[in-house]
Amino acid sequence: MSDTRQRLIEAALEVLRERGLSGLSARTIAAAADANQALIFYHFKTVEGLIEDACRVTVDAAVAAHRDRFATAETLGDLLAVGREIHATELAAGRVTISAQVLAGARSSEVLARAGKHALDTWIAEIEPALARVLRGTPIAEIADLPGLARAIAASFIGLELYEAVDASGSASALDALERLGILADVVTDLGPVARAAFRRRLRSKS
Amino acid sequence: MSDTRQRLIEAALEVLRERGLSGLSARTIAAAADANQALIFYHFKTVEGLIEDACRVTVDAAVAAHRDRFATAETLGDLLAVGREIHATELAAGRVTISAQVLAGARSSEVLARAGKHALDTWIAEIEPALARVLRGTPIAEIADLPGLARAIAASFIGLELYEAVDASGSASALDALERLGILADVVTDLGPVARAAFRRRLRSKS
DNA sequence: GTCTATAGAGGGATAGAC
DNA sequence: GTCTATCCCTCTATAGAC
Repeated sequence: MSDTRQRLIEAALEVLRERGLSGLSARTIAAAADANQALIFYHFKTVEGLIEDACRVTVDAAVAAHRDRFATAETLGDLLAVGREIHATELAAGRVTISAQVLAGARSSEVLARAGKHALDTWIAEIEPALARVLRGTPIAEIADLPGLARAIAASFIGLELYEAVDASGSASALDALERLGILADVVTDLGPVARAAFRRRLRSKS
Repeated sequence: MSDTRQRLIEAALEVLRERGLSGLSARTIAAAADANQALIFYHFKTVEGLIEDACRVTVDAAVAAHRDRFATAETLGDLLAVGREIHATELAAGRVTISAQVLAGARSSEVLARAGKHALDTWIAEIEPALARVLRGTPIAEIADLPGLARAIAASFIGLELYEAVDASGSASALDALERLGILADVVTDLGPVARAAFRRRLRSKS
């Protein structure tokens, strides 16, 4: 992979992070990469082609980098801690912003829709088995729809990222609240046999 | 309020819904409103000014229209049913899309950031007291951070909307999963005294 | 692979007639 | 309030020299 190509990808991500999709153009990317504008079209055919490639590269690399951490989680408490850690890393690196911006552009571009779907699908493919593993044998696994839950979690982080951009303190308190709710789920997975039986009975009568 | 002004607002919302933020311009709005382009600047000074006004008007109207339904919810189960209903209405009307697009534009425009924040704040102001009312006296209220939880819910719906645009069936399964998780929360709020005491003890030892 | 130059479309915004 | 006409800018993308 040529050096310029790599620099253009990094520049595209940088602009997307800092100025959003509407601040992104062949000109702004080329300026950030300190490269000639025409090279974008030489290397990627179109600006959207560059965004798609850049999005794919970062998401794949980010998920691969966290794969080992996901695998260490054995309980729901572990997984919540891992999730918190990964979220902090990804947010600080601005990679959630990139996914959010690409997803927002999905309405006007099939290419961006494909890239945004790939980003979410890639994360979901990690979250879902981890969730299944830590919930196996708990009362939550009996009622929860795990594939759907993994999807809800991935999508929610995108929403929280957009919220963060307009209200950082509100977004922080939302994350704290989810963390505390995780403690509650942890309690349910960890009930003693008597309480657990009562819980199960209630659950059956409801669903 | 002049007729043209009103038509421009509706046209702006229509374009935002159907073509997203990047498909929005003075020209596309004017075409959709069947009005002269220059009138946008006469009535709203700038295109962003129009978007801000349009966003404010819809969000305020939508929240006001649902206020009575929120007030009817007395239990968590009620509130979940109301939430599901409101979400379906808002999604079908395309109003969640509008908020999502405006929020995505927040990174490149202070005006859009203000409008997006207003949209979320307005919804949160309805969700938070309703949540507090239905959870009063339940074990969940002891552990949950209600203001943060209300914020997390509002933000998550934005994320789910963006997900919906790229994967409708995935998004549907995510919503189903959250609904099922709501049943679980409902069970916790509704435990008998013995199970409840056991649950409380567990909760204290964790937090 | 990299550059300059430019075509050609579309963007925001304004001046000024009516 | 509404219209036409227009300025000037930025955009994607390509042609063609090096």
